[in-house]
This record gives sequence, structure tokens and C-alpha cells, in this order.
Amino acid sequence: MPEGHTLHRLAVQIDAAFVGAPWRVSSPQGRFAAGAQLLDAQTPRRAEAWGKHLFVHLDPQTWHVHLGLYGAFTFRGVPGFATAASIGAPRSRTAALEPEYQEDGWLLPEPPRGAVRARIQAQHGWADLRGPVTCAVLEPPEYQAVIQRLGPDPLRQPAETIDPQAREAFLENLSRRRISIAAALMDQAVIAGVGNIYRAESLFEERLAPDTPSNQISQERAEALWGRITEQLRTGVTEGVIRTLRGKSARRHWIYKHQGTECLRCGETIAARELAGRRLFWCPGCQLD
DNA sequence: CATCGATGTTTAA
DNA sequence: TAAACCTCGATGC
Repeated sequence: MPEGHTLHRLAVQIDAAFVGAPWRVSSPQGRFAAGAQLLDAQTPRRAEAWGKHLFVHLDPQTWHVHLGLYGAFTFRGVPGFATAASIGAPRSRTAALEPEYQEDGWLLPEPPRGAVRARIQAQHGWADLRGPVTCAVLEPPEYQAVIQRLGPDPLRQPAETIDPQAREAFLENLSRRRISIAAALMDQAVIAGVGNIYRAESLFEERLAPDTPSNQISQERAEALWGRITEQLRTGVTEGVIRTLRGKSARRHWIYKHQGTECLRCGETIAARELAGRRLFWCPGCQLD
């Protein structure tokens, strides 16, 4: 589930579990050996999410992680060390840990299983990172370069409010592009944190046709879309999964992966097609403009 | 046991 | 536009 909500949950959890005390960093798989050596024994100062990017700030460097399609962190430790056992792409649940401490007072970690790019360890637990598309140590100018390419992230607005500046930046980005709204929402320079599921579900709830040119959407509709995405992402952070559909069924989404079935709002058959290498889902019956 | 597919991005053609 | 990256649960035989 690595859309924006996942990374914000991850930042919160890493902050709670690792920030403020020296950590141990290794790369059991070996592909991050040099970076791990730079981070090892440092004290992480702050974890931050921006869109689908995770940054853990040390001094003066920054650990940069992007989970991509199938990256994930798994957490293990004493009870209370971490709330979620795994954050990122789906991972099987593991059995409860039998805590055992080493002579130095640190929890004895289990041997890494599979391809663990990075293991970060605190005194009472650890986390393993598998399958990220990005795992790198950045110097301050490199960090600046990464965030300069990112558009506004709805989850960086103050809690329960809309930041007019961020929303305005989104509107400005839409108006300056001659691409469809479906393409624009996937462009992390337009809005950071939206992926294929939030794209489908937000356009559906706003009744926006995916092929509408982004620069032809009225200010009112664009502001409503920003508000809708904000609400959906915040629900994702709270629940840990993307849920746009409320109700008694286990079904979470209005249209994502429900092509060929009846739209729950208008009864028309939900459609799907390929757009820029990703599946696009929409309802031709009620997403009309 | 083999193959497929996925919430994503970068690079090459 | 296509392929590569890289992991693993789900699916199929």
C-alpha cells in the first residue's frame, strides 16, 4: 500500500521507535553496505514524509527511502516497540517475538530472512527494509534537489485544515499543464502522494472524467478535488489502508479493480484501460466532466 | 513448482 | 513506449 498515507505512517513509526538515540544500521543483503556504514551509530533526529518519499534526518546527512511498488519495512521488538508489524507492500505476519537480550543490553535480533537491504536497530527492537526503489544517504543539497521536484503533499497540511497555499500550488500546477487530470494526479510534481488507487477513487468521488484536460477544470472543482484527496489520504493514515467505501462489506474501493461490475452509484459498468503503463479505472456513467 | 501481478519510478529506445 | 528494477503473495497447474 505504498501511496502517500503509507509513508506518513512510516515516518510516525520510525520517529517513535528510533529518533533521539543512536541506532545501528547494517545491510545484510550488502547492496547498501556503504550507506549503512555512514548511518551506523549516528542519532536520527527526525523522520519526515513528503509524498511517497521517506526522509530520516541525521546530522548533517539524510537517509532517503522510496518504497516503489513492492518495498516494505517490517518491525520486530518488545511489546510497544512498534504498532504496525509491517508498513509498505503486503508482507506475511510473523509470530510474536521471544525477547532475548545481549550482554550490551540490546535486544538480540533474529537473523535476517530474505533480501534485507537495510536493517535499523534500536535498543528494544529493529526494522528491516526490503525491496525499495531508493535507499540512499543524501547530503543537504541532494535532499533539497529531491524535495524541489515534489509538488504539494496534502498530508503536510496542518491537521484537520486546508492550507490555502498548498491548495493554490496544486491549482496552479493543474492549470499549467496540458495533460489529462488522470495523468496529472500521477505526476508527483503536481501533487505528491497520490498513486493509482487514490487517483481512481478521488476522481470517482468528484465525478470527474479522467480524460478532462487538467487546465480546463474549474477552480471550484479543482479545490473540491484537493479537499477530497486530503480527506481520503487522512483516512488512509488513520486506518492504515486505503478505504474510500464505507459499509458492511469488506470491499474498500468504489472502482479500483472493479472493472466489469456495476457502479455502486449509477449502475453503469465500471471500465478500465491502460494509461501510461498503469491501469486506469473509472465509471463512464457518472464521471462525466 | 512455476508464473503472474502490484499501491512506482527510472532509464533506454 | 517498453523494459528494467526487485520482492513476494496470489494464482494456476
